[in-house]
Amino acid sequence: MAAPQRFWLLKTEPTAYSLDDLKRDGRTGWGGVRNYQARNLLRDELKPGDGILFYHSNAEPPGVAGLARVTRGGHPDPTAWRKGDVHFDPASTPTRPVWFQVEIEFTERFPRFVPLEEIRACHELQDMVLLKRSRLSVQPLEKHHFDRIARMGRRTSTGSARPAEAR
DNA sequence: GCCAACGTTGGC
DNA sequence: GCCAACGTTGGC
Repeated sequence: MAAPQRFWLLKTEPTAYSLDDLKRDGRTGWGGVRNYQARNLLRDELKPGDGILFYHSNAEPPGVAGLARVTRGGHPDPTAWRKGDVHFDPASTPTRPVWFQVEIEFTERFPRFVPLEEIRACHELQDMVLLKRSRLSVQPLEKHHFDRIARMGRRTSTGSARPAEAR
């Protein structure tokens, strides 16, 4: 597969759906997002091959558990028209969908979970959306954010132990 | 179209 | 469980 073109952070509560669940499933539809800004990103911006930081929110501790990638771009979120589903929204229909999802697949589980605290402490990562508008559940990332956190998760560098002048 | 009230997110 | 941040709703 071609190298990822763009990079995203997707948030999930691991009690609802964790990276281990994605590893087990292989692929999943990333649906149930009910925020317009996040919806617009899912619908218009995420493309097959894009890289994903898989973030566990409301977890102890919160942080990035590993990587995934987009396998299918924006398409209607079927959970919106499933009656009884917690994400059911009568305003969305198959002919006029309101909510969108993408399909993602498991890439890797970091040997070392990267806690939010460590991201906060890293000078290179201060401009991440995560640290500025933390509530958005689909966030754009710079490539250097993605690469940096992947390195942290793979232990080749801890960030905080690296001399500041080396940056 | 303003903005107060309200609901949700999510770190702590 | 608390509560700050912030997105959404709805009266005007």
